[in-house]
Amino acid sequence: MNLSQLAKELNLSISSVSKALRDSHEISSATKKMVMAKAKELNYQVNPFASNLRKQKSKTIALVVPEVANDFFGPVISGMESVAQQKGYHVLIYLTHEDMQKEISIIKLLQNGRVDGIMMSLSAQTTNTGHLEELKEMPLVFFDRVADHIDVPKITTDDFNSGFMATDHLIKNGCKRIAFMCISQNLSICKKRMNGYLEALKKNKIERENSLIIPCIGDHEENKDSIRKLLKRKNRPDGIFASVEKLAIATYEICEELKLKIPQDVKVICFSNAQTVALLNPSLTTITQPAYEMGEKAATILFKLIENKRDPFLLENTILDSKLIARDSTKSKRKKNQNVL
Amino acid sequence: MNLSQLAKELNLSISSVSKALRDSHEISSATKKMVMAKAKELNYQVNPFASNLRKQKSKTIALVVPEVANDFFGPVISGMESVAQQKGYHVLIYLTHEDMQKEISIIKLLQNGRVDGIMMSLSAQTTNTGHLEELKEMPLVFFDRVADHIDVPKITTDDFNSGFMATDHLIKNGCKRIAFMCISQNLSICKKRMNGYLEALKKNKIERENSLIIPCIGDHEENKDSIRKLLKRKNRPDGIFASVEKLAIATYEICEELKLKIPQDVKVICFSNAQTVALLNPSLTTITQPAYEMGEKAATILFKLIENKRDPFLLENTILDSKLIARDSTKSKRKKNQNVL
DNA sequence: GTGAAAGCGCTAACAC
DNA sequence: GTGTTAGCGCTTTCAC
Repeated sequence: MNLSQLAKELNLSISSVSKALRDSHEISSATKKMVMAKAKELNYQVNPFASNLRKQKSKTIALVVPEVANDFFGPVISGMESVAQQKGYHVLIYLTHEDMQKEISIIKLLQNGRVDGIMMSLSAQTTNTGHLEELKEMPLVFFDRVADHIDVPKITTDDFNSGFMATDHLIKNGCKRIAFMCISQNLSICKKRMNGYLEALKKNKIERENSLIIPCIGDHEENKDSIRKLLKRKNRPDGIFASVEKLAIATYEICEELKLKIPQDVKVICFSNAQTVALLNPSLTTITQPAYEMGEKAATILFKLIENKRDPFLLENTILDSKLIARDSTKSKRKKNQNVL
Repeated sequence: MNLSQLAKELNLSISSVSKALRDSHEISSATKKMVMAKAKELNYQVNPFASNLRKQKSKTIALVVPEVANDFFGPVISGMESVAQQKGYHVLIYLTHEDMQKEISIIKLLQNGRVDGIMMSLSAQTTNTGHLEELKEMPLVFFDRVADHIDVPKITTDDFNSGFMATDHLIKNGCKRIAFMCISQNLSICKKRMNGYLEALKKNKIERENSLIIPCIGDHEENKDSIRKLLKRKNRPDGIFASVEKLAIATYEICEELKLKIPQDVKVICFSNAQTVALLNPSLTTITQPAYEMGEKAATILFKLIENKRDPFLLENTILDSKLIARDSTKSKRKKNQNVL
């Protein structure tokens, strides 16, 4: 069923039908009604490709993320999709699996007009952003894992401050030697969290110790190895600040293996959005990001960008607040635990 | 940059260039080489809409899921996307948010040729599948939450057997009064799990008690209310079989609130793919589905269906095995715990 | 081996 | 208020 058949059924011209369907003011309301009714009856739907081709836009956006089997990106996607659905946009999803080459080829794929805009979070292995700088005309929004030097809207949480808060919380609960574990050397988000960590050490007059900054960029077993080595050192840390949930899980596993007690022997804090953290043994102190809201916000800004590329106001970064939720994994002996700091 | 500009640059006709780019045997290898080189140089990419319009297919599939903030659908998506990427397909993602009306309008949206096929898992509130039965010509694959009576390929785990195993495991560990909690009255997956539960009761000569079959179809707080009421009964159950993770979490929360000990007072088993279940307090006995593989399988079958609609062999259902992983939440006093049943 | 031309289904400028 | 028509960029049949 296409326009021409529909027009024939109605004894109207194709263009009149087309206009009627799009509620053009050129068409009398009587014919509009007629056309709408017939279209419904015959279950007519516009052909998106013909329409996209003609209009040179697609009503489709791309979402490019490192992975989705994860408690952060899940709600982000949910937030984005809600906004897109409401705006009548379609969402194409692409996973980089943390691989820069995949990221590059996905971005290449998106340069032919298939989408009107892109929302993305960088892969942990992306060392070089030439592929993104080439996206000159394409509306682009970064969220969470951003490329700082690319001048597009960015939706993040305050990672420096979160890093600071987390570290300060460990120190306040008695930690003297705190390890920082991150999943990438490249991501600005990791650098910022680390800078917050370093700043908190400095403020508390604790000397930085490079051997306590542990890159965990491998698979789960490799990361566990790194953590095992760390916790077997004579001079092992008494606090661990993990930048992602899977590293906290690995830490719990190694502590069990080495018979180290959390929080007595080691305290643990971690970025996480998992629902189960409060039920862990012991319950895990977390910094929780407003994932759903980040998704909503990123999509909202992207649509503004698509609809009005020239609004310089849009280029301002959006920084949302994360929450530190203190639980048992960082509890000190002397001090009663607070619930939300 | 389009075909006609590229052709001009090369002093060739549009059609020759088009053929050369698609490696047609009509074109000499010399010109092919030339064309390819120039296309690369000028970064030519085919316009997908023109191409789709002309070829009447889209190289795009739709994924329709209830939600994504969840440890099951995350890996499923990951599996699907891997296969799609490899086959050069694009994936549109749509969330029904468990709402039948949304599901219906999404499915309507997909009937205009935008996608070549659909993979879907039903919303919990879908009571009626007319919208899906209308998809006559559209390749369709169900996974996990399937509509039994619609004759398309289905990828599931053995839900009856899983329900049986879970219940039998509770009984073997000493439970006499087992509650079954599910998220929907409509989903066949819930019915099958329940039938497995009932069969295990029967086999063990335990009488069915309808007041122990608890629909948990509300939000988290409503579900907690139902569970609270259940566990406050004089004659409270000594075992709980939850069909999704969030219900087990709710159960843990209520047990803590009511000072009931797991597994001493109540044993808990649950379907879950979360990474954290082993670290819960106590560690949670789960039935774990092969989520990533289900995604891969569903996508693989959908592509076969798209490429060859007439292969009756494809209509066979695929049933993958779930694993029962026994942990502390179902441990009996007398009996040493097994690890994988 | 190469090119001309029709047409996928739609939109929008223009004519009446 | 309605109709005619020229493309959007591509693929493919057919002619040479």
